[in-house]
Amino acid sequence: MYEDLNRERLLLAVDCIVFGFDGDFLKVLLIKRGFEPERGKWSLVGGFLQTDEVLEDAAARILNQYTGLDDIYMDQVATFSKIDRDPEDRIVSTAYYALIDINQHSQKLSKQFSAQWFNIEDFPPLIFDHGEMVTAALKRLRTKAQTEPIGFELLPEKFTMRQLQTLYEAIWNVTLDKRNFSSKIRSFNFLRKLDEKDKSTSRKGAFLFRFDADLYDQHDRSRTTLNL
Amino acid sequence: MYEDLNRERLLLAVDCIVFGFDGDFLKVLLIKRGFEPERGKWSLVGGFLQTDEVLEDAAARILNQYTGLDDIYMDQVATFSKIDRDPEDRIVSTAYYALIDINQHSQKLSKQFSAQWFNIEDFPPLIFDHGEMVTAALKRLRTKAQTEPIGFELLPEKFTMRQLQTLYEAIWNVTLDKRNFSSKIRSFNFLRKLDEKDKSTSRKGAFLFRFDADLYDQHDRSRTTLNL
DNA sequence: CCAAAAGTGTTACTGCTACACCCATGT
DNA sequence: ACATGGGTGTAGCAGTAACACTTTTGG
Repeated sequence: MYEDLNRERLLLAVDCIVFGFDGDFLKVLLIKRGFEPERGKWSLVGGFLQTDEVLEDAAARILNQYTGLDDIYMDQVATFSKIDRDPEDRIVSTAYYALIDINQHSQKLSKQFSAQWFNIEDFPPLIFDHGEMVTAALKRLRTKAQTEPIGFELLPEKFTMRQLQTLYEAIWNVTLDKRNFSSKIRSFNFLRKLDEKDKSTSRKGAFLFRFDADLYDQHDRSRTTLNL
Repeated sequence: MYEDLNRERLLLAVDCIVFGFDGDFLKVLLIKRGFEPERGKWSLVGGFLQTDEVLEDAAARILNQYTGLDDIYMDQVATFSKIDRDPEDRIVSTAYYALIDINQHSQKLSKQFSAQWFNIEDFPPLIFDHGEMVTAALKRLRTKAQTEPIGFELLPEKFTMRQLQTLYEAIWNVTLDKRNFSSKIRSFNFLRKLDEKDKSTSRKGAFLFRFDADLYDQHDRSRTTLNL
């Protein structure tokens, strides 16, 4: 290797694209920055990688700071390095997305950080390159949801077939046929149908399901795409 | 945001997984390290991000240093941050993979850096977390090759149907039926069949094809997977 | 004339898409 | 009794997988 004389020590940030689902729309959590630079503008939640941390831990720590949640599904998206992405310093940032059950997100924390949920198709201009990060994260989520059962991370533990369908419709911005959706999903054999019904949306009530990781592990993984 | 008191300036490295195809196998380029730490062990080619560079430029610069090639397809894989991944310093590294035509790779440079091509299914132990990087890069290549016509980056400009098939067989470690492969590929309408034949592998000679980016751009992208 | 690779088409099957009616229940 | 959402099956279609023989030509 040649000597890298210009090698530079820099700050490595972690920014989190927090996705949630409110029953109708796929949402992203943004905060109104309470500090400079760009105070008062919308931004992703983020922070800096610390000495004793790996990126995944930093992402989890930051997510916890802003949502109070632990043990959340997160996935690395990419690392962004434009020279002037932060005007004050050379900061490279690794983006992670998180999938949370929007109802577990503490209202209190939301107030504390002036956080708000925005529809993924319609969020305000963001500072720096955070808009690109959201776009990249969404793309990754869409792809990932095609091969792995991660949709459940966005729902309560128990959910109806209808909720699940609406979720996937929101993720891919499509409309699906409920008969095809339901038979396809059931053919994967990773849902356990419960005896309970959710009566909040109809008089008849809809059966609740639960994602069952054991069933998923047994299940033959030869069909690689969910192609709902 | 809380004050990040432990925020740390660190070195950001870039490591490149250079893929090549020798006509039979998918290969990865490794160098025998000529410097400490871990002198004499096998390693990916890498370097440090410099002050005036974005990651993509650093990756291209490093690739050029070791192969002499310019204007090469590269794609970010992920950023690796284990605390002691480099025993001497806290170094975080972003991995990129590159797809090159193995025959354009200068033998001279190969000698200079004690570089060698290894079959992707059978490469030696690597320093640090470079083995994980190769695994992650291969996984990404396999996925990407399913939705984008990147295989051509690994072949000479003109290639036979047979070469293309062998390439995809090597990427996915499968065997394909040549009739199905050829009709599927031709149905995508992004190959231009030339009048020339390659007579090096048979008396009859095999027609040469060329990937045509214009045809690809016109072509309806509704079929998102190549599913060869 | 023979060996070796190139080139090509058909059939069965599987999975996807499209589509409509009855059910259960609270008011 | 009716309005509302829940739940289910089938038939046509499209794309995939499996499969074998003829062509070309250098030696």
